[in-house]
Amino acid sequence: MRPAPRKLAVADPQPATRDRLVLTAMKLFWEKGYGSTSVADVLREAGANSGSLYHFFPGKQDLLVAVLEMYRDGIEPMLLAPAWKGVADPIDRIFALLARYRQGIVSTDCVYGCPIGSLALEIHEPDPPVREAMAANFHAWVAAVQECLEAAGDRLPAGIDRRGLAEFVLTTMEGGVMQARTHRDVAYFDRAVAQLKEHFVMLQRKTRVAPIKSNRRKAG
Amino acid sequence: MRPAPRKLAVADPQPATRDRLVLTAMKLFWEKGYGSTSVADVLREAGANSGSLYHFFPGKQDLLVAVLEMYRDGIEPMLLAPAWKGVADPIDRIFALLARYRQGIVSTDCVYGCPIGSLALEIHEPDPPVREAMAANFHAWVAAVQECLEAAGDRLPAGIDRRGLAEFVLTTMEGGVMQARTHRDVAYFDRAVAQLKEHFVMLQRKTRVAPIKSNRRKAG
DNA sequence: CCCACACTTGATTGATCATTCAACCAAGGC
DNA sequence: GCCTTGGTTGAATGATCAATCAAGTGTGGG
Repeated sequence: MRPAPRKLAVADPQPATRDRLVLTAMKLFWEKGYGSTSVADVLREAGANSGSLYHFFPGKQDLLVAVLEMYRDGIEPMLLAPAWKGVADPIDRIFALLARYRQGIVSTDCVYGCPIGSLALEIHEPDPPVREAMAANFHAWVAAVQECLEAAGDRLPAGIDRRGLAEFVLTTMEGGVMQARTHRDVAYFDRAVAQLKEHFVMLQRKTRVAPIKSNRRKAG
Repeated sequence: MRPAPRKLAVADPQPATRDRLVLTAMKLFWEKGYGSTSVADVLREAGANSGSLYHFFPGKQDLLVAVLEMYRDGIEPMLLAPAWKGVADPIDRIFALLARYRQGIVSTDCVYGCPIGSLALEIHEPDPPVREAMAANFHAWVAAVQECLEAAGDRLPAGIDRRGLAEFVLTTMEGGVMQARTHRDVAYFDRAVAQLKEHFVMLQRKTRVAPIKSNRRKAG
């Protein structure tokens, strides 16, 4: 399924051509989108020739699939690991993950878009492998969040739909990013996350069996 | 600000060229995206010549702005009015609106994308007028939902951030649509809406000062 | 030494892109 | 009758697009 391992050669001075192409494409697809990135753009920035690209990939869409696979493989080491460094509590981890996206938004002056989400909405007629690769990314992301929810154990109501809730975290992230980007204002993301936070607070409160004195704090 | 009214001529046999162009562009941008729709596509489908298009619009982006303005003007009559026909309760109206999007998803075999959301993520370097027109669409949508929330009065907690909650409804819709589309499965949208429903149920429960017998109806 | 194979080179193809333009048409005002 | 104005026509332009391909290069195996 995956391409054969890179021979048994010692580490090249610079990354092998195939990797440079994928890395460059990843960057450009994120910055300019898939459709607005020409093969020539990738070639120039990667310092390669068209023949090399078409030696490794049958076409542009296959390059995209490779990019999506690299994203998927990077979720754990590049996204979750740094976001969760020093954060043990499973529910805190969820909001630490969202905080990570917040960083992305502010550090790009609110132009940030989730690379997967943007591609998912940009590409209207994806090859099946492309669509599956995007779905695999969402699935891996959601699965990680779902593990947090499982780890939260009985702090959440017993019969709750943990898969649905994990997807809802993704929903919040994607919707919040979209609005922050469109309005060029992080506050839209922050308000979405605040709503999700409130959702979690209420869910955790709900686990109490007996009605307790309503300990209401200001919301917002 | 808006283009001058269509002369004082009697109704043309077919819509005036400008309108045909905008309508066709609206359809094609939605079906194939902005970048993948060529000016020639619009021309062919609208039955017009390039000179006509460039007589009315300086360029493709300006055509897009006209499309976005038409969406914005259509939110009330084309989206809200039919969705809310026969639905009086303000909170029910919110879920009636979401049900409308659900229709869109199933009737397009889960290829549906919110036209505004898709454009918002597809276009990476929009002219300022384009970005503003997209933001105006989101704003009008959120404002309508927010009115429902205001109308819900004290059924929601007093100090609640109604604007944030209205935006959260949009967040849920956009995130749910994105996932349903990517996985080609409405269930992702349904689960997102179910989570939002639960959020509203908990919010409403929260307003009760004293614990009352919970008159719970099934959510979904 | 030579072959086979993996990879590279870069010019080239033909399609398609957004946009331009000069010529043209029809109706209203004078 | 003529001019202006608003709209139309469609060929032409030059850029850029994804993809191709024949000719190369370097390396490792025999």
